[in-house]
Order: sequence, then C-alpha cells, then structure tokens
Amino acid sequence: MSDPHNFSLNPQQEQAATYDEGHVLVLAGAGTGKTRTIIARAAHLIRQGIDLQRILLLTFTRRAAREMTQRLYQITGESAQGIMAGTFHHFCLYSMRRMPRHFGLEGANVIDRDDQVQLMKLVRGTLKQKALPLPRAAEMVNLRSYARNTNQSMEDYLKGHTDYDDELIPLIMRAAQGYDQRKRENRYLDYDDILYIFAKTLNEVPETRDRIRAYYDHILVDEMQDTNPLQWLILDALRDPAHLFCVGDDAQSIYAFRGADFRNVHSFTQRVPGATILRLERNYRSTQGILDLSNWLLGRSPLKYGKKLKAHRKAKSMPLLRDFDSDFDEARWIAKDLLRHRAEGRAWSDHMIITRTGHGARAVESFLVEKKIPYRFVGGISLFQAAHVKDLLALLRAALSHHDELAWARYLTLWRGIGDVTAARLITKLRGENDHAAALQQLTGAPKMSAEILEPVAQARREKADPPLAVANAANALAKLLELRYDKWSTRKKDFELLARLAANHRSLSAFIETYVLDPVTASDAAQVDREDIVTLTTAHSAKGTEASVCYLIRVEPGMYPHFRSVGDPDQEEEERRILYVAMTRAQDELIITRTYRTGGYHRSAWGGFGKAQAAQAKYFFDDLNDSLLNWNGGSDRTDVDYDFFDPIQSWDRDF
DNA sequence: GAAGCGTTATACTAT
DNA sequence: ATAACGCTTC
Repeated sequence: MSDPHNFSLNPQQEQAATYDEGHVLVLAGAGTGKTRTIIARAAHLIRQGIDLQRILLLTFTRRAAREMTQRLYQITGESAQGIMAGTFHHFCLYSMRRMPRHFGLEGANVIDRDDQVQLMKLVRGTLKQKALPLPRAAEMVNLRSYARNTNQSMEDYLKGHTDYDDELIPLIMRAAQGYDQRKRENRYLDYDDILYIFAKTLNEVPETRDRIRAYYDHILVDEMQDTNPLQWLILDALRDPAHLFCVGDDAQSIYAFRGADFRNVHSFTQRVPGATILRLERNYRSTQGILDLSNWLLGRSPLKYGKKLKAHRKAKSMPLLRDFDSDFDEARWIAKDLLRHRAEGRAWSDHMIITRTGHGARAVESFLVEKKIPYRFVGGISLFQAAHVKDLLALLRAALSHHDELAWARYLTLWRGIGDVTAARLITKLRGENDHAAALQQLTGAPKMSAEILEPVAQARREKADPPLAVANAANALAKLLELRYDKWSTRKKDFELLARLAANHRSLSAFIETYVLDPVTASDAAQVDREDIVTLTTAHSAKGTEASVCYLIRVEPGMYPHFRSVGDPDQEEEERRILYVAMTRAQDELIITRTYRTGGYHRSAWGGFGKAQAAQAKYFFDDLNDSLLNWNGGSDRTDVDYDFFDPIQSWDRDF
C-alpha cells in the first residue's frame, strides 16, 4: 500500500470510486475492499480538483479515521491532514465548537458514560419510592439514550417499545427530565447531546444549516448500516449540493443497541431519491475455508441477507475449533500458541484476539501480561475509568469549571472529614457564581474547608495552559491521600506518569480532557504508546473494519454467542449472529475458535446468578455445527497443557 | 447528623 | 474492580 502505483482496483471498486452522478450507496460485504474503495474515492475527488477540505469523511471509530487519513496520505502524496475525517461525534462537536454561539455551547463540557450514570443516580435518589422498583440508573441512561438516538420522545419509546408499566413510565420520564435539568445546570454535554443539538439546530435554523452545508461538496460515510436515525437527520441536512457516498453491509450491522437499524441500507433509495446502489462482492481478505464457515453461520439466519462471500484467494485453510476445561486453560493455550507463532518468526501484529465481552478477556489478558506478550486492548476498560485516575481528573475538572458538580463532589470527598453531605453543602456555595475565582472565594473559610483542599484547585487553574505540569502537580497534591486510599499504590502511581505523557500532546487542560472523553485510551494502549508490533486484543464490536492474519475468537460458547442477555428477543439474537459473523470475517489466513463450557473463578458464580443461562444453552449458534467446516481439536486440553507454564489466575481465585 | 467501615451486589456491545 | 448499602462510631 505504500507504493501508490500498486494501488489497483477491480472493476466494481473502480466504478464506485469514480462514480460522479450523484448520491451512492455501496453495498460491500466483509473483506471486499471497502476501505480501499473509500480511499480511492477520496483520491479520485482530489484528482478531479476538489479541495481536500471540502471532503467530509465520516467513519465509525477514530481508529478508522486515522487509518484512512494515513492511507490517503500515502496515495495522494500530499498532506491529507486537511481532510475532515472523524466520527459523527467528532465532526459535530468540532463544527459546533467552531461557532459555539450558534449552538449555545459556551462553557459546556463533555461527559462520559460513567458521569451520565452518576448524574442519573443523583436524580434517581430523589425519585425512589418503596413500592416501585425504579430501573437502575445505568438502565435509565440507556433508555433515554436510545430514545434520543432513534429520534423519538421518551414517552413514545417507553410506551411503544418497552415493557415498563403505566405506573413506572411517568417516573422514568421524570428521571429523564431531572437528568436533563441537572445536566443543564452543570453545563454538561453528553454524547447524545453532541448529535442531538447539532441535528436539531441544522433542522431548525436554516442559516446555520446553510453555512455548514456550504463547507462540503462530498460526504463519505463508512459503516452506513450502523448509523442511527439521529445521524441520518444530520446527513440529510448536509446533503445537496454535497454528494453522499455511503458504504455499508447489512450483515455487519451490530449497533442496534445504539439505535442503528440495518434496514436503513435497504431503504436508501427511498430516503435519497435518485440514488444509485453499487455492490462490491469479491472477498480479498480471507481464505475460502474461513468464508465457508462465515457463510454457513449467516445462512442459518431466518433473515435473508442474500450474501455468500467468495474468496479471491486460492488458499483454503480450514478454521480450527478447540475446547477447554476452563477459561484459564483456554487463556494459557492462547498465550502458548502466540509464543509458538512468535518463535516461528511471525510478527505480534499479525495476531488479533477477539472477545464478545470486555471481562470475558480477563484470563487472556492476565496471561499476556504474565508472558510479557505486548498487546493493546481495544474496547477494554479506559485508563480514565480507573478510580485513582478519576480522582485526579476530578481535581483538574474542578479547576476548569465550578459548575462541574460531579467533579467537585468526587474531589471534595477525597478529603478526610468530608462525606457526601458536606460535599453537597459546599457545592451549593459554588452555584450562581459566574466566575471561578469568585466561586472559590465562596468556599474559603467554610466549615471543613481548608487552604490545603482549595490550593491544588487554584494551582491547576493557573496551570491550565500547561497540561503535563498541571497533571504532575495534581498528582503530587493527591499522592498522600490516594496512597492511604488504595492498595497497590506503586502500580497505580505509574498511571499518572502515563497521564502526564498523554497530556503533553495538548495545549490546554480542557482540550486534553475532552479528547479522552470522546476517545478513551485503555491502560494497555497508554503503556504501549510507542510500539507498533503488538498483539491486538479487541471486542468484536471494536474489531469491525479491521483484519489480521491470525484471529483467535475466544469464549465462543453457549451464553456468549448469542450473548445470554439477548436471548428471547429474535432481533437481538440475530444481531448476535452478525457479531459472530463480523468476528469470523476479520481473519485473513487462520481462524482459531476456542471455547470453554466450564469456567472457573469468577464465571462459575456469575453463571448461577443469571436466570437466562439455561435459556442461553438452548440457543447456541454452534449447536448444529457441520463438522466438515472446521478442524475440531476437541476434548480436554489437559494432556497438552504444560503446568509449569505460569498460571497467574491462582491469585485471583483466592480473591473470589 | 454525618463520617467511616465492612459486606455485598454487580458485570454486553460504544460514540 | 468498584460502588451501593447498612450498620457502627464519632
């Protein structure tokens, strides 16, 4: 790919990339060169004389955006930095930050999901009634988010599409309203607001819409099947004269929980009259053996995707299936297999480990750490979600805004003698002040308050133009407190150095924080910041759009595919099928599927606790697996496990 | 009344 | 691993 002359397209790809007659939807199956075609499209437009800055490239993840700009740079040979490439959220926020007054965004701070849940908890606490079991805060955040993303009122959604009864619905609606109100008071912007405010303004304020619409001639949209109604409102407002070039695959739609409907690619020509549908059908990525299994899985669906991937490549390579007694054995084997591949001279980066759930990869992750196999966990727990990192960020956020009450509450309760109640009382003193310094003045001399508590905030505010310094000093200010609070402090402390390193890339504290709220960095990510040759550990969702020579699909067992939480809802079960399909079709040369029926440690108890476990057993995608589709290396792995191979799990077994 | 501590429940996917 | 909850202590 580094040689631009080597960049050849097949006739279908060529036709799509150079189509100049209006709006297009390209239906592109897995591995058919979707990314390559989008890049070629952008390159074609540039050759036609289109200004780079007039092309908007919307991708599903920031990772995809980064990859595309890099590849575009390699092909066009000129700086591709000017192209506007990013996720819907990035694009909307960027556009709104450019003209904040049009959107009422002055002084607003973006909050992540944890903060959303936190805020909802506060509201939930005021509404709790003994007789009525109000849904958990996290669930209510989901409900409200889904309603927003599907562009319907909370009431319509709750009444039309959920099972909540007439008594509970008004209460949930009040919770949602209370949440919105607290959000306004604290000048918070959640992920959904970013899309919602942008979409609403474009659709209600023609002057603003016209102004933004005038910036772009071409809008290229990746992963169209996973856009939701709110995102569609935005695309719809921005098209004409701009041309839409959307690429998608209904069989890879895996974000229904976020309001996406894979049927949106089917109705494209109704929504965009005169649009053309093009297809990419030849798979260049995988061997036919891998595609046969993938096709089999999709073919078992009651939904007709009308898709059968055919390999361009000659190699066949049958997928491998291995059973293990426990997730520990499974993880141990995978680490060993990786080391074996490495010894054979293969690069770490040729390997991807795909998991359905974040915590399903725990055993594997601990073996990777123990065997010193370099890896990056995409979709894992963010560095910013670790308790001690949140504590430090709370201090920084308190320094940036006296309206950020979640941050203030967290920061104040770190100090001895200040609990929830005192913190809440102190925070009320901050309200109504326009100026940060004046707000701090209100706290000075208040009961339980001290200069020791306030000074770090004031100092961080003075240092807000020097993020790494602010981080380092905040870490110093909190060191004593946090050391008492957490065990394994020496390990946790290292995260602050990582944080300071990340902060060094930003010119302001607020830009630093906002960047990582929108684009979380996992601890493994931050630790491996300079390494290229590493194994990728990823959730199936985050794996979409990527590929690797060797893919390990772990925990492919009953209760995982389909995930037990989806059992009972046919639509959700079918989405689970697509998730497994996406996971399988990432593999180029080797697809290794592992599973375990009995799990040790944590999962044994978790299984028993969930009522759906048995139902899940009855709904396993591999139940009627055709043996001719893979090499089943079944039975216990015991005989070939080397028990001298260190087992890091022991220590957690005791914890549970 | 509020802080602090020990115990227990919780855990899918993500911008 | 983390936070909510209930109980005890100041």
